Amino acid sequence: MSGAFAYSGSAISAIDDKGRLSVPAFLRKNLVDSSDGRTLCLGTHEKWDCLVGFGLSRKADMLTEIDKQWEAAIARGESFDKDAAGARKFSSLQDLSFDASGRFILPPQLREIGNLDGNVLFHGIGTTFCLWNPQTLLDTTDDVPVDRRLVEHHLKEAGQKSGGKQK
Amino acid sequence: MSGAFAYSGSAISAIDDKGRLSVPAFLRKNLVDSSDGRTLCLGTHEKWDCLVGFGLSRKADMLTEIDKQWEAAIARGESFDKDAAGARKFSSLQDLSFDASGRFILPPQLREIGNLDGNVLFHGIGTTFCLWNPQTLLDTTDDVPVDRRLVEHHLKEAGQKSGGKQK
DNA sequence: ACTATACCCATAAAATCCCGTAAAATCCCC
DNA sequence: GGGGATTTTACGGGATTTTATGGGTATAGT
Repeated sequence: MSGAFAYSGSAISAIDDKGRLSVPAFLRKNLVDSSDGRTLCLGTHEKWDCLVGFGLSRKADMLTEIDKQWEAAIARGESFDKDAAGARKFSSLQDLSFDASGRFILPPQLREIGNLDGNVLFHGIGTTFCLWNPQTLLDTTDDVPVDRRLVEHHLKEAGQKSGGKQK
Repeated sequence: MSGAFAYSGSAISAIDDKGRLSVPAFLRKNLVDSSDGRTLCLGTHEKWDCLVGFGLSRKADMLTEIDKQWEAAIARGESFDKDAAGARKFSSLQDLSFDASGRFILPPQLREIGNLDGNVLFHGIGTTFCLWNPQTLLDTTDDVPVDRRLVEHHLKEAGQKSGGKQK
């Protein structure tokens, strides 16, 4: 059972001038265990306006899930489009490696799609974690079950640190 | 289950004047592991208007998949034409070798069928990856579940690099 | 000889690694 | 439980390595 990893908690991290971002320490431990090494898989979220991250092993899990669906379908004589399922899951996913201090470079495409700029809010949601622009998360009309008070708290704290110097 | 190889992520690569194309680095690693050497299997996609690529070892997996379909059909008392399935999967496949810097020559017939011209969008969908003409992908009415925002971003980036010099 | 292909080198840009520092968290001893 | 010492963390800034891509040269097939 690879997936005994539960991501939880939240924190804010800042993108530096080189486009680097460091994974908060409390997520890092799980991440290292679930990849073998320091790899972070990052992609766009299917529904929400944010990015999703997790360790390598989850990718393997996703492959076997698709395989099981396919086998179940053909056993029933139905058809199952593996490529469509794979495209949905894998096409936006990038394997990024982070250094010993937990930093990785955020690819510009993902940065743009995730609306990330300056401060990034990481927050664990179980098997994965999300990367939000804190303001986007506060403003979203989607049903994202998150305690806004927490987000506001993080935002206030980060604000006074960098003086709102959203580069 | 050989497939510990999950292709994911997307990138654009340009066909040069000699018809060469380089496999993006993040796909190359898997490719080298799954072939033993620098071999790329490339063919046309069964349903979509693009090409598919993968490493050598996937060919064996495809055989066993056909076998499974056959068994499932028999179990339901239906017939299954293995030769037709094989033809569909294998007849367009070519084994190409790429050099140390990841470049291979795109055979003209595949180039034509894939509508490839100038910039090629690679994108991993799990067990395989696809090669699209980015514009074709954006315009397609087929249900290809990819994040269009990513495609648009890549296209924009490639456009300003080569100045739209679609040779 | 002409063409197509494989192989080699060059270069600019990008990613990766490594080191230093300062703030924050943790520990520890009284 | 307070206060200083040690460790961890966040982040800036280079230096090295990898990658993408242009272009040249040799080799083989017709």
